[in-house]
Amino acid sequence: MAVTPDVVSPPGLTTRMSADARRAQLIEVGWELLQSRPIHELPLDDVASAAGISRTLLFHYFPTKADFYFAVVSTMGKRLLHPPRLPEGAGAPDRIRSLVDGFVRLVERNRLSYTALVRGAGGGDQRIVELIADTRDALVPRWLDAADCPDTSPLTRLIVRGWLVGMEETVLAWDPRSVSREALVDHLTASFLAELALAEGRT
Amino acid sequence: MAVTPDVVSPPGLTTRMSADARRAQLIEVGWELLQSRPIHELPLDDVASAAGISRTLLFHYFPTKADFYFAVVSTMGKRLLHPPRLPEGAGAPDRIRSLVDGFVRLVERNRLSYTALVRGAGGGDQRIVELIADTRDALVPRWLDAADCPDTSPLTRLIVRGWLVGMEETVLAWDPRSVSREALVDHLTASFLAELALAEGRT
DNA sequence: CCTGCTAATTGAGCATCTGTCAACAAACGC
DNA sequence: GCGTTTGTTGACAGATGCTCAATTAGCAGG
Repeated sequence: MAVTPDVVSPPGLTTRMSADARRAQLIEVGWELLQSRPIHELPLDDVASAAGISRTLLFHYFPTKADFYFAVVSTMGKRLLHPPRLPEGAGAPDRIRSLVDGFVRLVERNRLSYTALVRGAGGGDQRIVELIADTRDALVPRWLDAADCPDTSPLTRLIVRGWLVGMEETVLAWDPRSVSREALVDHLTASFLAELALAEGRT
Repeated sequence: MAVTPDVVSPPGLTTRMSADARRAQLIEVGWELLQSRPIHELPLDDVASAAGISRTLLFHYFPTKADFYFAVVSTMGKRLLHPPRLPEGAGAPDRIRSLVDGFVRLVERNRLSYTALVRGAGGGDQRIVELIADTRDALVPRWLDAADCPDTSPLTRLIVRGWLVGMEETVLAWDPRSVSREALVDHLTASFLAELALAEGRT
């Protein structure tokens, strides 16, 4: 009969939140769910019901699903990859070793989150692919600084970029039962220094 | 009126093909379309109409969209990455250099296809992620053989795996205007040999 | 305390896309 | 020719991204 929707939602169950708090909550809930399944297997209905709201409200805060996904990945990426501070006093090898060690520990503690962020990331989404590329680009000068090589050739920067991706793969594929963490960190440190010397010497 | 669907398809326009030919054609068409857009932006309607058939027929050959996607990626992956044959007579450095050079040329000629296959690949699809992982695993012993290192430690295999992924990233990010191909190939070759020596020496 | 405005929230509906089902028709054997 | 096999199809059902008008909770001012 009624063309107008007759709302029957129990009055006490709807909890009203501020816009910022709601946004933060939704990102949190999305992040929670995204660790166990990739984005294209996560209907927004699930996000909404997990957050205790209607799907429409989700669209109120994030105009499209891609926007929501980007917000989640971007936020959590910043939270996970907060810039590591370099140990000042030590020599270049120690600083590199510290960076390697930090990354290995990061992956050890947040393996699931990290893979969800980097591996499942994108799913073809252009913005997220760019986000990851930018993040990697920003990492290169940081490592070069740590190695006392502020000015470098394009080849060196290219090689370091590839090396970083290789390291990521190595650490993610690493099985602590067959290789100790110390051996891994030692080798990666030596590898980076050797790679850098090779690239710079060739310039 | 008629509950039974009254077919009005023009009799002459439906071209009937053998099952194998149809499968091959569909994979070909899908591959064509997948180079310009990721899988989740490609409706099966488009594939069907591009192939000149109804969407239903596509489901007859591939029970689900994921199956179709896997078939495309798997087929084209085999076609693109047909195992490179090693030059027999030369020494280890020459063989490695040949492998590196082959990969660089492969990417130069098929950059778009390669990125579509490896980068867009997955999109979260479990089977495709595993397919790529398996392909990389299979590559490691091939490169180790070329370097005359058939028996190696777990650390070495792990490092080589990471190095291969790093090389892929390097070549994909490579800009020929700032780094010549010869310099790239030279460096990657030297890098692999240095990395291998480092890993083996440490064992 | 009430009134009215702002903004958070929602149900209903639309469009698109995946996957199903029964029916039709083109080739092939007898 | 006739029946069987199977390539092929239109129509329908279910799920999901997204839109819109309506409803209501909170808050400021009288």
